[in-house]
Amino acid sequence: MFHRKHGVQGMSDSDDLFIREDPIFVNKELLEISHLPDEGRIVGRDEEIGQLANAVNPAIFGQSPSNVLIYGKTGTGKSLCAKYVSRRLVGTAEEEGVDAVFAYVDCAQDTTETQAVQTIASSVNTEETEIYIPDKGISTATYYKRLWRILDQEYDVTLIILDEIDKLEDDAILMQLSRAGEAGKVTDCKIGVMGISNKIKYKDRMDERVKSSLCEREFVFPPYNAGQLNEIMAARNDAFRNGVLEDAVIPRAAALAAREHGDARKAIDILRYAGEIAQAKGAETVREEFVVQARERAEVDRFRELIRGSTPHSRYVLQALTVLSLEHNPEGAYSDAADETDGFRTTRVYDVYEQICRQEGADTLSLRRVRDLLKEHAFLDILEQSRHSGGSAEGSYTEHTLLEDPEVVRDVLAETVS
DNA sequence: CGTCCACAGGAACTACGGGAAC
DNA sequence: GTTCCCGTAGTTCCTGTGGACG
Repeated sequence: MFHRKHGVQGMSDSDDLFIREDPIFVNKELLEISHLPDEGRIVGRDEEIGQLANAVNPAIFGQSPSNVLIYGKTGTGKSLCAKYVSRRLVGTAEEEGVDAVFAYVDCAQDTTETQAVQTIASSVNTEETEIYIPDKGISTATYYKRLWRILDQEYDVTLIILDEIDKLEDDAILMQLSRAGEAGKVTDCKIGVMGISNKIKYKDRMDERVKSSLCEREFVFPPYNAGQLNEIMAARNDAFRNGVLEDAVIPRAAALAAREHGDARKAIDILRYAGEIAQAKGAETVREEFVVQARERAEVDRFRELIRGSTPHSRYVLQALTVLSLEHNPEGAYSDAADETDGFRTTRVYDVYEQICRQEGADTLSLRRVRDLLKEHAFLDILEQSRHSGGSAEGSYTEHTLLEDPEVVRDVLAETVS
């Protein structure tokens, strides 16, 4: 911290460029996504937490915890509860004289087996082991070897949380983890895995052997209802200065979020944005009307985050589909396309994509590659793919439908291209 | 009925960057 | 310094699919 007194010397208060005292927020961290609420702030998940705790309970005696698979839509508190239970477990185990740790892996970040093992190993590593876990540069097998050694040396039991497990490119790591004990790789440490997925279908594409070992216990987290969302936000209202939040704000935000799949994260985002909008407008209170604008902004932000870091060509492909969507279905033309699914087949998207590449002066990628890019977007729920058969002279083909609002996509793409 | 069209998607391969280990 | 290994972004080649058409 620097001495602000020095910096503003000789200036009158009205000249200040920056606001010194936030008129809206007092503790904004409460509204950050990464913020982990403490006990008593987790709403409406008592039962789930109890069951989860029950599944991993043996760990506090140094015995094998059950492996768990948690399903639920985004923002239903899956990661939150998993972390919470794990943290409590480690604490309780310690009281029992058992060395326990948990490692949290966000598989959306670490999509390959190697990266995931690396994250686990480096997060459970301690100074005492004198084992070095480099960021990259060594083989997957080496990471495993070092991980096993750390676990054997330091711990009696380990809990590994694999969040967004469906983003993992294959289940090799699950195989390794579930068989580590049997194969004699690890002798002194029990391993438990908590898998978290928001795709129910995930289980179907799992290897049969992995499935039987990983899915000892399964839980489904239901979406929050409006009442619970209300409570969740109310529990965080001390992020705001006293009396700044108008009464209708939280119920309104809760209602909006409840309608959109009961996503608590979105609800909190909306609340934060509403506050920021109030701030930007210099309003003294957060008014209900800001909530609607906040939702809009949350939407745009989420999408921007989604395509952040994507390659130019990946964007061109998206742009192509957006152009098609816009010209085919301009401004709320609702009735004229009632019989069509307003999806566009791959080759059509590819044609437009080629045009865009010409405009941008870029070489075009192969059709094969574009198919993969489209598939990647589908995976991120930016668009939806559907298989069809029939037509003029075809067997099967795929149609792509933009799930996001085309105008939002267009605007975000336009702003980031430059 | 066979063939062909126009697409889907798997597999193998290339090229390049970057770090670790020996 | 050389050899290994991984990640990313692509390409090329190939096999499959299923209705239309001669």
